[in-house]
This record gives sequence, C-alpha cells and structure tokens, in this order.
Amino acid sequence: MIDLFTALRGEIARAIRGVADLDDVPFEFPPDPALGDLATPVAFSLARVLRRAPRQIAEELAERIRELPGVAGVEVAGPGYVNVRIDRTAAVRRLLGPDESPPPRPGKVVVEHTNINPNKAAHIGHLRNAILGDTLVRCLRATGHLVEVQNYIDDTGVQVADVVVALTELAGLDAAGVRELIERGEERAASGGGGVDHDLWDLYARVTAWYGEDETRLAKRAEVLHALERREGPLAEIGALVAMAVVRCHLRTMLRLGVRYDVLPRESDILAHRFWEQAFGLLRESGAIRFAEEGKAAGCWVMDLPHDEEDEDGEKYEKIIVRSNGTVTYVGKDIAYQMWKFGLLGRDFEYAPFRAWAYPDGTRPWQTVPPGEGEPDHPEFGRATRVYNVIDVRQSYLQRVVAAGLERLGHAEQARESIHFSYEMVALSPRTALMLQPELRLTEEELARPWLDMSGRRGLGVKADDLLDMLERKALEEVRNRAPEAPADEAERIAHEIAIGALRYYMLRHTRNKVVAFDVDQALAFEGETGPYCQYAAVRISRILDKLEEREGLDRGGALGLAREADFAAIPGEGRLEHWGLVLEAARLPEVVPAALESLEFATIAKYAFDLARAINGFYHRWPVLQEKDPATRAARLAVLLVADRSLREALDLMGIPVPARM
RNA sequence: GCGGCUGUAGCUCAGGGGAUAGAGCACCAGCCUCCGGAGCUGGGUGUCGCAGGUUCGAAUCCUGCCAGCCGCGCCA
Repeated sequence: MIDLFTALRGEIARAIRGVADLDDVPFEFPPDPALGDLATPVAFSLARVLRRAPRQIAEELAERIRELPGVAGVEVAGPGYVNVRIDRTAAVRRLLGPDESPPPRPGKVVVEHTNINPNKAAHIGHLRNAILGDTLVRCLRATGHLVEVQNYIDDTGVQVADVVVALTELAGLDAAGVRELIERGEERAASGGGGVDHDLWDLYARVTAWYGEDETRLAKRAEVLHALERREGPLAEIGALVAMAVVRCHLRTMLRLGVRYDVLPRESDILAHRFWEQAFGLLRESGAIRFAEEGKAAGCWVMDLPHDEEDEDGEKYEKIIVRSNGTVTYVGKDIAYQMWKFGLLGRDFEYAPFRAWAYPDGTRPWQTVPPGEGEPDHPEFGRATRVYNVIDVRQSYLQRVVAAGLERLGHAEQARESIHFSYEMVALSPRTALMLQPELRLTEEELARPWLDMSGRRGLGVKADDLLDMLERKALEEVRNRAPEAPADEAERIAHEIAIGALRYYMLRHTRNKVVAFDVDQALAFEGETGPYCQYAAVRISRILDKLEEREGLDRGGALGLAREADFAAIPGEGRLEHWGLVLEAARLPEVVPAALESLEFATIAKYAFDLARAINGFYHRWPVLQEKDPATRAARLAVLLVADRSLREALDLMGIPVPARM
C-alpha cells in the first residue's frame, strides 16, 4: 500500500496551526474530484472561535497551504471549504513505485476464529465467522502486525457427546464401525464429496428427537460426557476419533476458501493440562472470586462483576464460576484460556503437528496434545499483546465477563486488549429454508418471522460445502459458456476462484451488526455488487496487458516501466479529470484499511473494492488504451489503469478474494 | 424487568455532524465490425421508525417513545 495523504495532512495541519491553535484538524475527501483532492472544513470551527467569517479564514489558510511541497493548488469553495490539489504526475509515479507498507509492529495479535463444534459439517454461519476472522487476519498482517491464528476445538462438549450417542445408539456402531464410516467419508471427500461430517449432520439432528422420546436416554449423554473428560474407555475413543475426523473435514472446507490456521487448541488439552486448576488458584489468591456463603449461589465460587448490572431483585450481580458441586462453568474455563492467550496463566500446552491431516502442500497446523505427547521443537504460541475473539453477538455477555475476570485479576491492560469481534448471525428466510428443505414443517409463527435461526438439532441449515459446490457448479457453467476452449483444469480453477470471490464478498458486504438473512439467489449472484464483478474489473486490465504483449511485445514489466515515465498532463483536457478521479479513488485504500480495522467493519473494504471496480469498468468503456493513437496519452492512461489495478488487487487480497487469470 | 443491536427506495443494503441522501437487485429503453455483456449509459421512486432537543447545519449527536431481534442459567 502507498499512502499519499497521511504525510500531506500532517504538513497541512502544521501550517494551519500556525494560524490558529487547534488540536485536531479535520480532513475529508471532496465529494467531486473536480473540487480538489483533499479538503478541510476547519474554517467552520475556527469561525466560531475567531468570530470571523469562515470564508475569510479559509482564504488565509489557503495562502499558507499553497506554499507546501507537493501541493499543486489550493482553492476555497462553498461556504468555506479549503480544497487542496496535489501534483498529479508525481502522485501517479509514486503509486506505481515500490511498496510502502508499514514496518513491523511490536507485539503479537492472536485472532481466534472458526471454532466449530467438531460434531457435524460446517454451515453458512460458520462461513461468516471464518471469513470475517480471516479478513481481520489479512488486514492486520497488511498493516504490519504479527498475527497468530487460533481455531479452538471443543472436543469434550455436549455436542460431541451427542454425536457419540448417535453413533453408538442410533447407528449401532462400535469404534471399528466408526472408523469405517470415517474412511468412507474420506473416500467421498477425495472425489469431491462430503466427508463424515456430512453423515453426522443428519445423525446429529436425529439424536435430539431420540432424547425427546424418552428422557431417561439423557443418561447416555452424561455417561459419554464423563468418558470424554476422563479420556477412558471405548466411548472416549469414539469421541476422539470422530472429533478429529470432523476437524479434518472442517479444515478442508475452510481451505477451499483459502482460510488456514496456525494452531488448534483443544478443550480436552485444557483439561489435561489442568489449566483451570492453575487459574482457580490465581483467581482465588487475587480475590477475583469469592466463596459464596449465602444467597442463591451459596456454596459456589462467584465473581462480582464490576459493572452496574443487577438482577431483577435489585441485588448485586454475581457470576457463578465454580458450581456448588465443585465443577467449573464454561466462563471459568474461558477465563483460564484467555489468560493463557496472554501468557498470564503460567502454564502452557504441549504441541504437535496436527495428526489427522496435512494441507495439500504438506504443511500442518499445530495442535495441542496431552501432557507427555508434545514435540520439543515448536513455535511459541499465545503470549499475545492483543486478542481478538471472533464470536457471534450472542456471546457478548460472556465475553464481557471473561474480560472482567482479567480485570479483577489485576490485568487491566489485557482486559482492554481482549476484543470481542462480534457479529450477527446468519439465518434463513422462511422462503429459502422451505426452498432448500421442502419437507420442513414450519409453524405459522415461524413462517411469519423475518428469518429462522439455523438449528443443528433440527438439521435446519445450509452446509458450507453444499453452498460452495453450488457456487462452483454455477461458475463453471458460466466459464464454459464464455470460454469453451479453456482446458478443464483451468476452467475448474477459474470457477473455484469465482466461487470464492462470490462467497467471500457476500459474507463481507453486510455490516457486522446486521443479521444476514441468507438468500440463495443473492448468494449465487455474479452480477452487480458481487465479488465476481470486482474480479472482472481486474481481469479486464489484465487482458489489456496481455494484448499489449501479444501485439506489441511489451511485457508487464515493460508496461509498468512505460507507465512510470508517463506525464499525467499529456491527457487531453476533457478527460483529464476522470482519469485523475480514478487515481484518487485508488489512492484511498490506505485510508480504508485502518478505518476498517478500527471499527472492525470490513464491509467498508468490500464497498471500497466495488466502487473502485465500478470506476474501472466505467473508465474502461470510455477510455481505450490500445486504440489510443497518441503515445503520451496512452502511457498516461495505462498508468492510471495500473494504479487502479494495484489497489483493487490489494483490496481483494485483504478480503481473500483471488483474481482469476481470465474470466 | 435490565442490557445490546436493528429500523433509510418495491426488495437487499451503504452512508454514523457538513457540499444535491446513495448503491445493487428488480423493471424499461439504449450501447460492441471490442481492450470479450460477469460490462457500460440513461430512466424514478424516499414523512431516513415517531416525537422533541442540541447546532450555523441532523439520516448522523442527545432524550423519550414505537416495532422487531438477541442476550441476562449452578447449559456449553
């Protein structure tokens, strides 16, 4: 990324402070590039302080700004905006120059995302999580952060227990039978089908009904849970087998969209390494929790929340951390885990390369393992200076409690740096739900609702793999229509890249506080505000470069060299402003990325990429490069397109959207 | 009850003090002997949920209200 504006703003702000004392000088981009490249409405606020007309103040400021290097002109417009124009040829040259990305930053950022229960196939809600998380990771890395990506595996929870019950009681399988089921899934997966996680999707839905028929059957779940925690017996073996097999499936699904992880911490290893016992000691010693002698929580260890939260009786709110039977709650475990992420626990996991699967390139993410099984040489994990937990909005309360726990332990800074990246869920419109599953029986009330929650227990939802398959099939059909001569493997690769583009864009285009009411038609759209539209704009520029090489022997390096030498002023007057407008739009990327990180709103990057692609497509139609006769104009026009291309590709890359070689 | 989020065009959504409130979809009409239509150009719609307030200026900030959704468990 190349940032034209930050340094310039600093200069202008300094010049303005020479006239009036101000902490903060506001800047904005003028709504129309004809007005200028950078604007400040500062004269309006100064007018109040100085008790003079804003326009008059603006004129004075303009005089000083005019003198600054890199400033090509200053004008006062409207009621008192100061509009600044910059040197265009120099700007274009710089934008085509070497990368100026920020230097590495101190500290380490942990991003935890995906976190799918390893009991059935990933659904489209998990896709939103992983895509948001992965985009966060990419943006952090692009701005110089060292990032560690964690995907937490809850392999001892109720969901896994239920699937073990389903396998043993409903499917009548023993460990050998489960192994066989997993193997069959692997064979299907090898030829592009769904793995064992797909089998479990329906099986898991059935177990809820099975419990419903006879409540005494819940004892089976308790038995399995117990076995999982102790890691003993055939039920535990099946649980471990299934959980790791499903994790493998999830990793495969996520790899389809280009999402990878550094380390997979497992709940069972948190238990095995006795993280909670360690945290319990620290919490007790620090006074963060206390033993409740009386009240509703008598006999429990509780944490008094520093918030002014009260329950309906007006009593001070306390959160139970250890139950009266001595077992720890979910929040308690989460506090221990969060402490580990910051290196505050004084205890670590052991690690080994993920045992169940390797990425196709032969690398493996790391996983945690029980005591005594770890490899001596492994990267350092945890010890973060900041932690992002990507979890949906329903966990907001618990995330606050976890941060409060750190605070109460005396780690105020880490509490502040514990960031809940919350987002709303993906749901199904009743129409889409019925379309996908016509056999579904919805109540009157459900039909009237704007959306329906996906429910693993009802089998209601859309599998991530199925959506990806649909996207790839549709994209492949389009590719075959448009480029019938393309070899099969190339067509498939392009279709895959288009599918990813469509899916990732779809999940990012909504702001995070909005429920995505999943709509098949919208998700499968390749036209309008979509990923493929953005990809297409980049491909078009790429095609011009191809033609340039075919017809004139000018390769990409040559084209870039030509563009760097271009004189922007060579562009004839009537189109000059439009050319410049595209450059300006492209130059805004370094403004967009930090803003997106600050607000955790990656829809802004999606919107930016789309606007830029739209500008490129419009430009493409009005200003041909290859047909342009005048060599100076042609070089300048090429330069403009290359500037736009660079920003568009960078923006797409931040969202994990690849650009196909052709479309 | 308490807390959070959402309410903007027919639909899906951007915009979150500042220049004339915008996109996409859908609908209609145009556009290539081309750098391939996943495109471009036009066409028109808005009590920005309602009511007050702050401000030179409010879709945007504040207060209240209405509607919808989500949380608030000795579940995970």
